[in-house]
Order: sequence, then structure tokens, then C-alpha cells
Amino acid sequence: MGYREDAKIFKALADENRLRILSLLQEGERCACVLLEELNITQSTLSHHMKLLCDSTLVDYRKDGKWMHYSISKEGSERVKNMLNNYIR
Amino acid sequence: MGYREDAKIFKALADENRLRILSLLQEGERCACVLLEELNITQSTLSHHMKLLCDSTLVDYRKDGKWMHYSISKEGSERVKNMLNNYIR
DNA sequence: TCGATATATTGACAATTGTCAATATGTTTT
DNA sequence: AAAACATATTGACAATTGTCAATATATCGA
Repeated sequence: MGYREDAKIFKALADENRLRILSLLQEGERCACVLLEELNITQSTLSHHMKLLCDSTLVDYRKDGKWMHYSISKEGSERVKNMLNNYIR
Repeated sequence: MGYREDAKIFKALADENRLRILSLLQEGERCACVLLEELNITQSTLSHHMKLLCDSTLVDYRKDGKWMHYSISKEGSERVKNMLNNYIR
């Protein structure tokens, strides 16, 4: 766990639309198409954001046929909280 | 508290050197000149990072003659932790 | 008051990032 | 097999960001 890796994870949180996405996922698992309806962005932009969120381990995905279902990762979010606690005790 | 404002605060955490700075401040208040010795950046770059950290309310400052002393803000860091908990419960 | 020191500001530039349109891939339905 | 649908990828572009050199501001010591 280096500074660069930690910064990468915080970067995932450092965007307005990704915070909106996380808020929507608060209520539970959501399909990409549902997220797309709620946000004022194109499909390719959403896909890009979801990739960043998944790469950061904050979000889990589940493929179901042609649908992608996203949810907040319990494990990943615990990890981020611990990370934050290390920097601002 | 909107998404844009929250993202701005997470942005403050989304940089390798600023995480290094927060780590150094973990041990307690530090003068800018001491931080400068520890980091491989120029003085103007440090000043820029400190401005971002202070603007985000994560870091407090205290001016003492020609020295600036920085420390982690108890109040600000509590606020960020609560923010994070709102997004990844 | 003058020179030295600590920090802030400005301007420039390269790197990164967010966005979209277009296209590709994969899945379901007919 | 073909059409329709959901998502991913690519390429381009504008906006933002991190960095430095140069300069400005403020404070201290002689």
C-alpha cells in the first residue's frame, strides 16, 4: 500500500458523477441502464466511470446476461475507510 | 452539501504528495519548511498543495512570524469521515 | 534600514481526466 | 440468421491539475 495506490483510490471518489453513482448504489444493487437514466451523461461516460469505481474496489459487479449489476463492495468500502483513518486520525 | 462540494474535498485527498503531507502531519503540527525538506517538490508546489488542503478544511494553519505551521484539523477530518460514510455505508 | 529568510502568487507548460460520438462486442429475441 | 438491445472500447477534444521558475510579500536579524 503506497501513496500512489492510495491516491488512485481517493481519485475514484473525487468526481461529482461518481459520487452520484455511489449515492444511487446506497439503496442497493443497480443495473447500468437504471444508473444511466438517473444521470445526465452518455452511456460511454457511464461505462468509463463504472470501470474506475470497480478498479478502485469500491464497487462490485455482477453480469447477468446482457445486464451489468453494480453494488457497493462491503470489503472495498471497509478498506477505504481504514485508509482514510490512516491519513486523518 | 452537494456532490460538487463533496467531490472537491475528496479531490484534496486524491494526490500522492498531499497524502505524503497528511502522513507527515499525523505526527503533529509541522512547519512548511520541514515539510519541504521531506518532499521532493519545489516550494511553490508545496504552497499550492497546502492551499488545497487548507481550503478543503482537512488542514489547519497557524502563522507564527514568518513561519506557517500546519496540522490536521480535528473538525475537518471528522467531517470528511462522515462524508465518506454517507457514500459507502 | 538593509539583507536574509519563509511563504505566497503568477504564468507557463505538460500530464491527466471527463466527456462525447462512433464503433465494437456480447446477449437475447424473433 | 438477423435484428434489437445492453454494455464496452476507441479516438478525439476541452477542462482540470501538478509542477516549476520567476517574482512578490512579509518578517526577522544585524
